[in-house]
Amino acid sequence: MPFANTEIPGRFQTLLAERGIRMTGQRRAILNVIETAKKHLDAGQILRRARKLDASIDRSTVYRTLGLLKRHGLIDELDLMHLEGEAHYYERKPDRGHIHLACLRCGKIIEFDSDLFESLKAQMEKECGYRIAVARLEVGGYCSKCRT
Amino acid sequence: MPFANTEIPGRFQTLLAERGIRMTGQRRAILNVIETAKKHLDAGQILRRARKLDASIDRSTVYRTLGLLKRHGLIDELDLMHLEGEAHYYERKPDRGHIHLACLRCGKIIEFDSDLFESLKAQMEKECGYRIAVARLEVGGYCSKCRT
DNA sequence: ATTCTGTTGCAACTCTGTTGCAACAACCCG
DNA sequence: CGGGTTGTTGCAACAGAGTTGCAACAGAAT
Ligand SMILES: [Mn+2]
Ligand SMILES: [Mn+2]
Ligand SMILES: [Zn+2]
Ligand SMILES: [Zn+2]
Repeated sequence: MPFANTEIPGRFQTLLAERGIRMTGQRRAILNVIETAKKHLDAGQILRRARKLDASIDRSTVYRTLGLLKRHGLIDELDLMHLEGEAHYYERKPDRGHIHLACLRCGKIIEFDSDLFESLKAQMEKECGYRIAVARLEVGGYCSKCRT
Repeated sequence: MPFANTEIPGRFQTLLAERGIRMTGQRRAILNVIETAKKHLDAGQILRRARKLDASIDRSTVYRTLGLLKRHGLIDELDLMHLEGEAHYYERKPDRGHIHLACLRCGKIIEFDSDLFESLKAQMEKECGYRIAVARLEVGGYCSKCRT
């Protein structure tokens, strides 16, 4: 997310419409916040940003919409090692899964792509007989600047 | 954990003593619960079991002890896809990291070891310049019995 | 035994997320 | 375009997980 400006804005709306999901002003606001985010946001941050577009939006609507997007596989939910508090973070589900590394000292998050990760997912499906819906690899460590 | 009976009981106590950590009755009870657990436990379950050994233990002591063990790298914290509620789960940190697959329908958790996973961690350390302290790979999907 | 210091129980609290319900607004159909 | 159906919303109350300040307490070392 701190990357990928390759997203068509309104993508979520299209995908949800295709599946016959009713579109509302509140949902448009929330989708827009998530689609245009340049970093990982938690539910509280999404709420605050969405309220700038539609001041009446309630917390419960944000959670319900996040639930909807999760069920439809359009977003991923992350812990990011719960570096501050217990909130979960959200991001558009990328075409290709990526890994999150969090620095336990400075909090920097970096994202990482790897063919090895793709192979590993394939191996799990094959050897465990699971059909994978979501795979989260999150790493805590110390970035080059923070190593003691 | 649903496996690994290869642990020396009292291992945690030794490791903490070596690091000059004060040992108390409450801690002994909690460590004992975690060391002998045959499945992943959340803080509430750990509390209930620990109270059978020392009835006066408080919730906050469990959380403080879990924090201690996490800081010392003796346990891992897991989401297990938050299949029921928002609690986190705990297990002894194994010598070799393993992957958790959760079935989104029946809740079955399976654990999986892979050389690919070890290589991937090595690759991340090398390419990202992070020193990895903890790596969590958690997968949600559908087990062979639950596939539609 | 005494002292020092880290630990505990308690109670109150914060924060994240959920739910029942009545009012409301999309969307479909004619 | 209305008008009805049904999914969605705000609200307010709730539930659950985890945290904190503090006074009493208990390890460990002398
Ligand atoms: Mn979590
Ligand atoms: Mn495990
Ligand atoms: Zn750092
Ligand atoms: Zn299953």
